[in-house]
Amino acid sequence: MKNENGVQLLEQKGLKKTKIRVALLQHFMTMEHAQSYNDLQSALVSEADKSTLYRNLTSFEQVGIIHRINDHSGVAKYAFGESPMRGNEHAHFVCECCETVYCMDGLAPLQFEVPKGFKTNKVQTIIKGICAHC
Amino acid sequence: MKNENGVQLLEQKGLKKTKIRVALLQHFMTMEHAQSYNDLQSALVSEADKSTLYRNLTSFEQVGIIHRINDHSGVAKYAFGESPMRGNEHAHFVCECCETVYCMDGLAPLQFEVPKGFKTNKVQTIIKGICAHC
DNA sequence: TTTTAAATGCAACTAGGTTGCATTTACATT
DNA sequence: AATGTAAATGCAACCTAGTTGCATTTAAAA
Repeated sequence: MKNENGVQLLEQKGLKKTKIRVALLQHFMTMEHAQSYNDLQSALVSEADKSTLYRNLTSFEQVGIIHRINDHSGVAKYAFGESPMRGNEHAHFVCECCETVYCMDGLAPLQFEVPKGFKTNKVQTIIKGICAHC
Repeated sequence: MKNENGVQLLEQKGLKKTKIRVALLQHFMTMEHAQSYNDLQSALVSEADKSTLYRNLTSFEQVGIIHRINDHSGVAKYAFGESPMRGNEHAHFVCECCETVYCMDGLAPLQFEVPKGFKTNKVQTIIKGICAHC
């Protein structure tokens, strides 16, 4: 069965499996780039209300199904997969041409020496440039 | 004369020296942390209109008097000084307690290996944690 | 002093996202 | 299968940050 994985994931995370959630999750599982609200809304066959979609994105993020990315464009983007723990953060590459956002797993370590008295909890890096498709 | 530096800077950048600009610039020169629109509005003695203030921030940024910082809070912040060139970017430290944004000059180099086909133009890093005052 | 391009103030607008509340639905219980 | 109920949905109204069009004012060059 096609949705099997997605449905199982919802169950496992304690989320009710509604039509919208299954469609949304399935979409995330097949897309390899980060998705904005608009991307998602137009990808959903069964249109969801704006508030419903945003609330589901929040739920998915809370249980670690997706992580939210701020690419400095002013619109939040979301990608499949849990938000990484400190030390394992990945950078996000934003193409200045096609606007696509890529998760750059396994990149150089995100280590920074901060001045004494400062304590680092999380490092978020965004790299702007031109992607391989542009 | 007190404003001398600020006034000279405006002149040098080819910007007319209006009351608001002189006050704004002076404020930037004395603040060591990044300032949001609200910070600036309440700091200005001679209140400026919202659009005027935003337009001046844009002008200042364009000529390199200040640089804009996206700290992932949803509100832009601005700090004195030109936006650094590639290779000299500085990270921004955001205190999760007091929300203060610090420019971390002279921190570890911001180098990342990107996959082949990708070309890096700019690296923006934000470090979240607790600052020395909290 | 006059001229004029740039700066300002005002009001209206936009985009992205959130909230309150009535209705509907998933799904556990009987 | 019928029922109860908490959670999910849809709708409308709202919010915040920032932008825009346009009439008025002002810095500063002539």
